Amino acid sequence: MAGVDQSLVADLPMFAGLAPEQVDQLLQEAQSVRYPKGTNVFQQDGDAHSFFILLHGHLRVFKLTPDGQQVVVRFVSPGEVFGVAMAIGRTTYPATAQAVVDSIALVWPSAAWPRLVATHPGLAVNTLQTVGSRLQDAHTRVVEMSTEQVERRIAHAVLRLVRQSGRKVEAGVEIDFPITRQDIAEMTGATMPTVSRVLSAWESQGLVAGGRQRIVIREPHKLFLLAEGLPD
Amino acid sequence: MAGVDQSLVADLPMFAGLAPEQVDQLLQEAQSVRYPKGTNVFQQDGDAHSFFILLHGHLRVFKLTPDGQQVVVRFVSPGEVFGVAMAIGRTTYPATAQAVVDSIALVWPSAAWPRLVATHPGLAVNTLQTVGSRLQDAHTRVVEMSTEQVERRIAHAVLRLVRQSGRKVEAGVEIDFPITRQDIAEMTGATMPTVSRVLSAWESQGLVAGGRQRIVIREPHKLFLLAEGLPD
DNA sequence: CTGCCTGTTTGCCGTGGCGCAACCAAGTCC
DNA sequence: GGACTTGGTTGCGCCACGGCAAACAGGCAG
Repeated sequence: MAGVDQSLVADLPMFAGLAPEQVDQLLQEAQSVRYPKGTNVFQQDGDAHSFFILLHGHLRVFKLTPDGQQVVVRFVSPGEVFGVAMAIGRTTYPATAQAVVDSIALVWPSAAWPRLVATHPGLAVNTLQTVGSRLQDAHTRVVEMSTEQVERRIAHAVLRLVRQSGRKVEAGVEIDFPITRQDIAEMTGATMPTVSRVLSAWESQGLVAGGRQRIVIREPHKLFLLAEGLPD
Repeated sequence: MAGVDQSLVADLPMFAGLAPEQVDQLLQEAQSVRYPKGTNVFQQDGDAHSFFILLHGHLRVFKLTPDGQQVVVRFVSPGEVFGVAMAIGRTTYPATAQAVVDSIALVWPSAAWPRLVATHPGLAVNTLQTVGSRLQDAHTRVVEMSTEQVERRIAHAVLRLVRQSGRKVEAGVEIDFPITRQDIAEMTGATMPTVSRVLSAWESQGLVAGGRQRIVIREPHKLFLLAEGLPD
């Protein structure tokens, strides 16, 4: 509907190898939608009606267990594709995506997916790479949860957040969206009090600086060594 | 090289939606290779020279951590695609695949992948589904490791093995390849002694029956209830 | 300015499951 | 058929974490 500016998205990995006209074609079928902070873009087990590219903001994707516990699957940053349930053969979303700040996304109807990939085979190839790298991440996480204890898991989680959404500030690198200790707990399979204790310990060593829904990493390299289990 | 019989593989999900001639074409580029029990089909961090479809046997895919611990990623059953590192944009294998029994696989050179998907776009779509369902599995595993304690995790792991490779026998369902308690431990993030204790307890309740490298599930439904954390 | 709400800190206690280790059993190799 | 190897069992002590709960602090609304 709305004419979306090519220049915003042409360079995204999703469109790698496609001609500008092809990208235009695809964009013409998309809508740009606003999601205010706190709202859900889609819901676990809900009909997988659409797939998305995040233009602006940040999303928290989580799974809810039968007994009501949440597990954070990942955070979505601008430029990333998400909600590709249909492409991987599902009819419902496997998780919930929630805006942690006001966000904007491009939205395509899932129904269009088969036609789009038929017309632009590169889409399937690019999506395969995306899903593949998420598979890697998930496996990395499984390995970490199997072999590392809490402190190192938390260190790895924080470093991953830095890599993905780190913003340089005077004091170091800051994670550039609001994130709670509870979130970190749900990413690492720890409990909130435990995360709080670990971060407090790091803070007193000058490794990080805290704040309400804020984490600033002052010594990324030291944190890295800690994550790898190396001395000092 | 060797003419592989269509009928063996034509119905695999990997080839869904392809015409028989196309499948023939693909098969002509593949070689059929034997992997004796205990040998590695490919090795973690090794050059991703090939991708595969397992025709016969069973593989154990695992990751090795820097400090030498193994984590089992999955077991491969006949008919499954594996080693698709190249397709997901890697140049090396992220894990090691090892034959747990004498096995046979179809082997394609990775270098052929780009050409094959260009000629048969359905391949990318089908692979996307495969990788997608593995991503789901991995996420399920993360959720389990985050929220469940060992006994339930082991129950889930065993049930997954049953679903994937269960063979009906008089006493119940048997996992139809040799699997050790150590393997189960490496699938669930537990230690071998703990797995042994849990299985012994189940055995004394008549839930399962053991044996060297053997597990027979006598009461799948009761095990399921246990896995879900339901009483009795 | 004053509550209220949400997120954070901290303390204390209980325990699940790990580490270690000794012992045992079933194949298998010569 | 005996020795060796590989996998399984079981006991014991310990400690990292979770559970719970109370107290605390930013930040927003009225």
